[in-house]
Parts: sequence; C-alpha cells; structure tokens
Amino acid sequence: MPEKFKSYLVKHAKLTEEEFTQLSPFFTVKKITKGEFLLHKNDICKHSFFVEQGLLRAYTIDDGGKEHIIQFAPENWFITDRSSTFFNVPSELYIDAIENSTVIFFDTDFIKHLLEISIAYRAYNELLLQNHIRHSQNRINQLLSATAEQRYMSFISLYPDLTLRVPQWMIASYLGITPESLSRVRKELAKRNFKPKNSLS
Amino acid sequence: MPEKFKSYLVKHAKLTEEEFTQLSPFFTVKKITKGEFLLHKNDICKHSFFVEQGLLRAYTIDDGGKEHIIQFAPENWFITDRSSTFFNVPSELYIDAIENSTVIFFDTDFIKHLLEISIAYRAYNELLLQNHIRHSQNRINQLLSATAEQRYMSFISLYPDLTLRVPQWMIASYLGITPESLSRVRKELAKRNFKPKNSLS
DNA sequence: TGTATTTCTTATCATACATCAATGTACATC
DNA sequence: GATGTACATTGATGTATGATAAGAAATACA
Repeated sequence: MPEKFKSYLVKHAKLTEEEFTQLSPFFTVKKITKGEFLLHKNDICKHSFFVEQGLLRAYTIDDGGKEHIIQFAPENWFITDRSSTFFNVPSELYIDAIENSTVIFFDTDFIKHLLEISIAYRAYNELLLQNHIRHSQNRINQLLSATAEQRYMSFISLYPDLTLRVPQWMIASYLGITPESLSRVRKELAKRNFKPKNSLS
Repeated sequence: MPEKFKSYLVKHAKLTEEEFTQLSPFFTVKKITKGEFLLHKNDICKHSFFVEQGLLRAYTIDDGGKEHIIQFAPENWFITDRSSTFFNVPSELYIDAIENSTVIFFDTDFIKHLLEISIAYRAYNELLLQNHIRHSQNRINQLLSATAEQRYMSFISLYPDLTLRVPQWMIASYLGITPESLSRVRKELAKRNFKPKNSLS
C-alpha cells in the first residue's frame, strides 16, 4: 500500500479513498534496489515517478564522462524528464536509486484521469510546474553569481535532510564542483566555526 | 497596430481578427526607449510583455553589484517574471530595454480571456511552459558541465541574430563570464579559424 | 571479524577564468 | 574635426577551483 502516495493525493488533489482506488489501475508500485535505473539517456521517458520510500536522483553525463546531478528526489517527491515526455524526444537524463526505494510508476494517462477527477489537482499541477520553473531560475542564478561556498550554504539550508543522506561527492556534483573542492569548502567553514545541523554536541 | 502580436495570436491561438479586437481592452501598446525599465527588483510583477519591435532583457544584480542576464527577448518573444506573478512575491529581476522598443503590456486577465476564447492557446500555453522548463534545464546543464568557449558556441548557434544585436559584455553576462574572458575566447576561436556568421569576407 | 570497496580528506601542482589597468576603436555630439 | 562616451581588446597578475595522487576513514560484505 503506497501510503504516502495516497496521502499526497488526498491532500493535494482532494481525492477520496474511493477515487484513489479507482485510479489504482493506472499506477504500479515497484521496489527499486540501490543503483537500479529507472531511466537511461536516449530512452524516451514514458513515466513519472513518485518516491514512496527511499531516494532517487536524475543526472547527466557530459562528454568527459563526468556526472552532473540535476535533481534529488526523496520521499514525497516526483521525478521525471518532463521535456522528454512532453516533446517525445530521447532523454538526456539518467534516473537511478541512491537508496533502496519504493517507487510509484505512472504515465500521462494517470495524470489525465487525475485532472478529470480533481479540480484541486488542476491547480496543484500548475503550481508544480511553476515551482519547477522558479527552482530552475534560482539555480541558474546561483550558478551565474555564487561561489562554491555560497552554493553549498544554500544547499544545506534548502535541503538539510538530504545533506545527511546523500554522499558528499553527489552534493558536489549537484553544486557543480569536485568532491575535493567541497571537502575544502567544508573544512574552511568548520574553521570559521560553522556548525552544520548534523554535527553532534 | 501591433502586427506581430496579432499574427502571433492568430497563428498560435487561432484567433480571428474579430476575437483579437475583442481582446484589445486587455492589453496596451507602449513605446519604450533604450534603457527604460519595465520591471524593478522587489516590484511584484503584474504584467507580461510581448516584444513587438526591439529588444528587452531580464537580469539580476548580485551582492557584489554584478549583473547577470537571465533572458533576452527580441521580436515575437514574451518576457516576464513568472514566479513573481504566480506566487505574488517581490521579483528578483530587472527588465529593461536594450533597444528602443515597442512592447505589448498585458496581465493575467488577458491570459484568462485568451484561454477561454481559444482552445488552441490552451495547448500552446502548456507548450510555452514546457519549453521554458526545457530551456532552463539546458542552461543549468551547460553551466554545470561546459567551458566558457562551449557555452559561447552554443549561444551563437542558438541565437545567431542576438549575437549581432547584443553588446558583447551582455553576452558575457548571459554566459556567466567577464567581457574580457569572452574577448579572449573569441580571439582563440578566430585563431583556430572559426568564422562567425557576422564576419564579412 | 577481517578484508574490500567506497567515500572523504589532504597536499601539490595545473588551469580556466577573474581582476586590474592601459590602450584601442567606434560612434555620437557639439 | 575635436572631444566624449561606450565598448572591445590586450597584457600582467591573482585566485578559485580542477587534476592527480596518496592516505585515512567509513561502510559494505563475506
């Protein structure tokens, strides 16, 4: 039983238990083991994923073979390649599991049904899109104007929980720096007496 | 008469001349002189702008006082701060005119009416949003993985016309480098015998 | 429990890009 | 035609971050 998925829809789409049950033919629940892929580059992305439990990530690999993490998705997050889905083009992204996870798979049919059933979800869907844009804008702005240290500080204040669960080299990848640089940034912050939330004492 | 705006809506929203005329109370046409502002940081963005003629830009100014160009908008482009409008929060952006311009001002009422009148525009509006996301994704990816030179090459192949109209220091600002660096990138490219489209010969 | 593997740190050196300062070039404009 | 104001180039030097390599620490695993 995908409890979080249900709560999420009850909350944001104002679904009743009954309506949720009606939707169940349109999604599937899967256990994904750490490292398993949900989307490969050049696939055409046909599904969206809702993380019931665990942690996923989306990333690209550049010409030099380096990974660049585009998004993390912990519990209650959606993750997908909207562009690939919408424009029906091969994806640039890989999506895989950072932790063993429970993931809801659904496709555009599901969304279509949901939009028909739920007026609340129509508004919420719009909000999701706008949020995505706002978030992207923010990230572009940071990449244009902020130092590695400033970007790291933003990250930990925006995603304090992720800072604890995600290996540092992945955070570095998200920030657009090397793990070594992140290590130096952290050392520098520690020296200047900055206490991250995960520090004991 | 905003000819381009009309053509745009006839094309993408499948409006008749008549329908377009009905919409005219909901927008205004303004002449904007070079350097004039359409949106200031901390304003709540109440309008969207369509560029009938000329060239606009949106940019941020960071703590160090440096400008970072987020978007250029030449003829037939929309420009606005979606986040500020949608979430009704103070904008991070400045929008001003790079050239003397003719600009259509409209607000959410206009869009609401348009969406009621035109089924075609409903689809097109969705496409605009998705395009915005795709474009942002791309830019994030480039900022994470590409060198200044690679970013410049992308820029001129994506916006060959803008490369001619926009001062180089603004292109540098869009790319996230200094004008001096861009100058050197160009010099290097010239040495390696790269011919931009604007070069005579 | 020990061993392997992954992750993190540290040090050295390399490099892309920034900064600062000077000069050059193109238009405007009076 | 002289002078000013933007913009572009060039050179010298600085700095944040990358690359490489090695060791330490943590985690998985067998």
